[in-house]
Amino acid sequence: MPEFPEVETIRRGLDKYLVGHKIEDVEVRVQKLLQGDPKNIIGAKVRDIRRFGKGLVIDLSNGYSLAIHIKLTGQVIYKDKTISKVTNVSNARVGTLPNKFTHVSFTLDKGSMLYYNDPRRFGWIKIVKTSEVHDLPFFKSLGPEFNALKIEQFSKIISSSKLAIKPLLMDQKRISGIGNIYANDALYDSKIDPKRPANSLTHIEQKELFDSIKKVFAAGLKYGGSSELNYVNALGEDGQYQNHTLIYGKNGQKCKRDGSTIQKNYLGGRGTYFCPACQR
DNA sequence: CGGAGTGTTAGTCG
DNA sequence: CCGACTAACACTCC
Repeated sequence: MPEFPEVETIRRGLDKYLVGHKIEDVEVRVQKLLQGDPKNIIGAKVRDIRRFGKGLVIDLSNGYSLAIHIKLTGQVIYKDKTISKVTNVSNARVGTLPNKFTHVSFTLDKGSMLYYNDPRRFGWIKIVKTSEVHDLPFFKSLGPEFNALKIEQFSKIISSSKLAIKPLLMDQKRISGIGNIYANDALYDSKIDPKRPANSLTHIEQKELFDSIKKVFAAGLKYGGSSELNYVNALGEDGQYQNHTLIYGKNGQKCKRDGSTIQKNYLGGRGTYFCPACQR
């Protein structure tokens, strides 16, 4: 859910609907989810929406920004009374707005609202000066964006660690944007065993994996992200990638390539799906 | 009904 | 510094 395709889908939605709005009021129901002084954003206009790895940054007109991480179950939802499909939202992942998981509400101009929902309350919103966003620990330690990497750089990162390839791909300090769903699917697509030491991959395998990540990211974007759990886009709508995964969640089903039974185990504490026959 | 499991990151410990 | 483990929290699934 909240990996590159999901967060980028939210970013695009906010870019389309939220930019230009003025923040008139902020209501904080769960204090720990919003750090910083809300007074610093009242009256400011939304200027730009940026994404770094799985992090979102809403830049305002007054030199402040909202840095957001939705972790596993956060939702950032824009509601506009002129967009009927949002006001009539019957999506089970959202329900009515605000709801019992709405922990921060932003009142915007023109009758619009922005809601931050988060059942597990793992996410955060930080109000900081735009110039200090990259001093925040999360952004400061973030590795290069996968989409910005050239194959040479990707190869160098892969070959410089003996960590298993799957947890390495998911390490945001080395490469940002890849999470569990797309790591599982990309490794399946490139026929690589998730527990292989990263530095054991051949140049050909590195290139295949590189292309596979691009491929599953593109599919994730095409389907508007994966709504396996709580993820919805900036209008509160489901994504569909969960119905198009290559191997994620297919424990016990047959591998489409060779008919073997897909297995699941745990690697680095994370659910890992693989075909024991064709992933080597 | 109880326990295990859930897509992420941060903090601790060795 | 690196890697392994677990807590943060609330819900769903078996």
